[in-house]
Parts: sequence; C-alpha cells; structure tokens
Amino acid sequence: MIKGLDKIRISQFKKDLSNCVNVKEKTFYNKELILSYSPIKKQIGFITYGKANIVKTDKEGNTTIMRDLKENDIFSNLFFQDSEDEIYIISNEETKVIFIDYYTILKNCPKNCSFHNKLVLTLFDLLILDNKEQNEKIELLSKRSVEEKLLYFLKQRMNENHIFKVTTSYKAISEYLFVDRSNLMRELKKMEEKGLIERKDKWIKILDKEKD
Amino acid sequence: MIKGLDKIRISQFKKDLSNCVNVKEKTFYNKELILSYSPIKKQIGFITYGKANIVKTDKEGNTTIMRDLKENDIFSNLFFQDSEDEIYIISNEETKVIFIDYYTILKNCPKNCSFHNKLVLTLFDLLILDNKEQNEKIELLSKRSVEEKLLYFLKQRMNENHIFKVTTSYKAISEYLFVDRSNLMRELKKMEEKGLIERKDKWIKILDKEKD
DNA sequence: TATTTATTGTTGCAAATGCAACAATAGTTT
DNA sequence: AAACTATTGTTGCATTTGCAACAATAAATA
Repeated sequence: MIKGLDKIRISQFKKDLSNCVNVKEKTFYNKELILSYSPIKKQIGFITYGKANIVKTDKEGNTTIMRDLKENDIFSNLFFQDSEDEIYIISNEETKVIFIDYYTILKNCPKNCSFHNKLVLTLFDLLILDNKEQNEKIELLSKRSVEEKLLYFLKQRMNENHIFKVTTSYKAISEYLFVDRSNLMRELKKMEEKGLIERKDKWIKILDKEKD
Repeated sequence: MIKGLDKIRISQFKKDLSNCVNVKEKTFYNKELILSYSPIKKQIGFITYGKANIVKTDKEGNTTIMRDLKENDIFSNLFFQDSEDEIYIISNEETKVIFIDYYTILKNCPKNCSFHNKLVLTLFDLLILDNKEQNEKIELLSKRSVEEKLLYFLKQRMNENHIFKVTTSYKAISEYLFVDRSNLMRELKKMEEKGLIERKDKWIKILDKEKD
C-alpha cells in the first residue's frame, strides 16, 4: 500500500505532528464536505482513517470523481486550480482527517523543535506519493478505449487472486473513468464474452490473457 | 507563469542550491534523453532553461506525450510508477537542467547550512505546483470530446489576445491530448465553421462564444 | 411491510472517433 | 536545385461511444 513510506514512519509522523504544529483531527461521516477550494485558507489534509473522493462539479452541474483518497493519503486545496469548476473533497464513509495549515509549515517552528524538519520531509514524501498516483490517473485516462481503461483500472486494484470487488458502484467507476455508464456495462459484457474477465455480481476476476 | 513562487525566490533558490548540495547543471540539445526511470538513482531535476516532454512508450512502441515541461518546472523519476511502459524525459530544444540527488535532500545538510531547510521548502512548493499541473492534465483528459479537450487546452495556453501559436506541431498536440491526429484536424475545421476559433497556419484565435 | 429511491442491465440509434490511405505542403539534407 | 522526410490536410469507413429511454433489481426509508 504505502510503498515509499513505512508504517512506523507514518505513525511517528502523526505523533510528531501534534507535538510541533497546531493540528486538529476531525471526523466526517458519509458524504460530508471535507475541503473545498479557497484562495485564502490553504490547508493540507492527511487522512488517518476512511475513504474520500476528490469531486469536481462543472457549471452545468455535472459531477465527476477526480481521485480516490484513502488512509494515509494527503490532499490540499493548494492543488486545485482557480477554475470555473468547483472542486470538493467528500468523505465516502466515516473518515478522520488531520488538517495542517500550510503557512505553519512554511515558517520556522516557534518551538524550534526537531520535528519540524522531519514533518516537512514526510510531507514531501507524501506529496511525491500523491504525484505518483496522479500520474497513474493520467496513464489511465490516456487509454483510448473503455476496455483498455477498465483493464488498467482493474489490474491496478485487483488482489493476489486477480479479483476486484466493486465496493462502491459501477456508476462511481464510470465516473472515475470518465466514461458512459451504460457503455461501461456493455463493455463489461463484451469483455466477459472475450474471456478477459469473469463476473459475478460485484466480483470481477481478471483472467490474464496477455502473455507475450 | 509562476504563480505561487515569485521570480526572486526562484533565482535565490538556484543560488542556494549550489551553496548547499552538490548540484550539476547540464545542457541538453533537441531530442536528447534527460532522465529515465531508475529504481536506484533517484533524482530531482529542475529546468532552468528550455522545454522538455515527459514521454511514455508502451510495449507496442506507441509513444505519447504525458506532460509538457518548461523553465522552472520540476520533475523526477521518483514520480514514475514501476510499470511495463517506459517513461523518459526528452528535451524539446536546448534545455538546461539542474539535477539534485534525492537522498542528499533527505539527510541533514553536512554543512548544516541554513539553505538546506529553505531548499526543502522550495522543492515543496515546486512539487505543489507540479501537482497542480497534473491536476490540470487530469481535467483536460476528463473532457469527453475532442472539441472540449482542445478548447480547454487552447484556453489554458492562449495569450491576452486569445491567440495560441502552435510552436510544436499538430501531431504533438494530438499526442498530448491522446486523440487521433486526423480527427483533431477534422475537429479544428468543424470548430472554425462553428465560429469557435479562427485559424491561419499555426495561429489559432479563440473566439469566446461562451458568455452565459 | 409497503413505498420510494438508487443502481444495474439492456437496447436502438445518432454522433464521434480512430484507422488507413493518400495527396499536398513545408522543412531538411544532400 | 533535387531528393528526401516530416507534417498537414482530407476522406471513406467500420467501430466505439454517449445518449435516451425503460425494465429489473437492490437498497433505503417511511
């Protein structure tokens, strides 16, 4: 899960955080607004528990899921562009988040504590991780067909037994892939006929046909 | 151009860099390999001059342009996933790059200099900027039609007079948008007929029809 | 439990897209 | 200048896609 950062370091990070800067952990329930764009209040959030989505709403009111966020993921309204579309972070279930004010990171620690530097370095690592995940999404969206998008998505998320369980909904997946839902269903059927996948309700087994 | 970081800070950053850690500025000419994926040598690059592309090549040999990079942009092989596809950074013209070894940033500065902390903070800011640009690319790719993709792309890059000059080629743009080139040309013609744009060779004028 | 709401599954159809193939230019090299 | 190469412009066509509309389930709520 966390490749670049080990768990010990993460848990130490959480402890250091409260030592060093003023942080508050907040709990959100399903479908609550965690953070939205703000040109003034720049915050970094760190998910300690649960799941959330970065959701975009354009001026016509169409919403799309930009990113999936999970435990140990970092996010910030710093990342959002000043745009016509509105971007929110919405909890997907009970979610706990630590908020860190951006400017308290930038300025030197008032307590001059040794944590501060470490804090920045860890945030740095987390940012790099986030960057990687964004790259992944760009790769996903670079796929030309729904089949390719879906296969990439599934392979990225399947377990050791090549099984992926739809925990959200097919609707949510279609939004994440930016494709039409009904077409996604049609494509799923085609892929099953082709022998690329097997499907039972919300379980999808990816049959690795691609050996070269 | 650089919104979050002012120019003074960037130029100070460059000076500090050479004071603090071992850096080398390298010059690349057109279409040279600047950086590729490496699980061992983790480097961060900072473009001081010129333009470059992040280019992906899949196992079938299809190449696509993942990102555009320009002066003051940051990049790193840290951002790349361990994947079947190969990712390179290629210069697009004469390009100067400062390389910083990732691990020299993480460990404390041997000289214990005050620059070190500032260095990390600036890198932090640059990473956030990069993150924003990635978000922009995700937004671009989230558009469903070629017309929408193209309009988003053009509006993002047009000057005050609503003019965009194709400095690279239409081919390169089609690769950047992950769409078929011939279709892009067709779409350009349609958009001209619709009165959305005006076009003369490599100049495109975006006519802002969208007033609500 | 009955009712309401959300999701899933299906299909016809028009529109958009990618592909292939080729001509016309523009740009480069010999 | 001639030859070569890369880019641009065009088109027909098969395929893919999104849209709309509706039925069948499943899930949530009264």
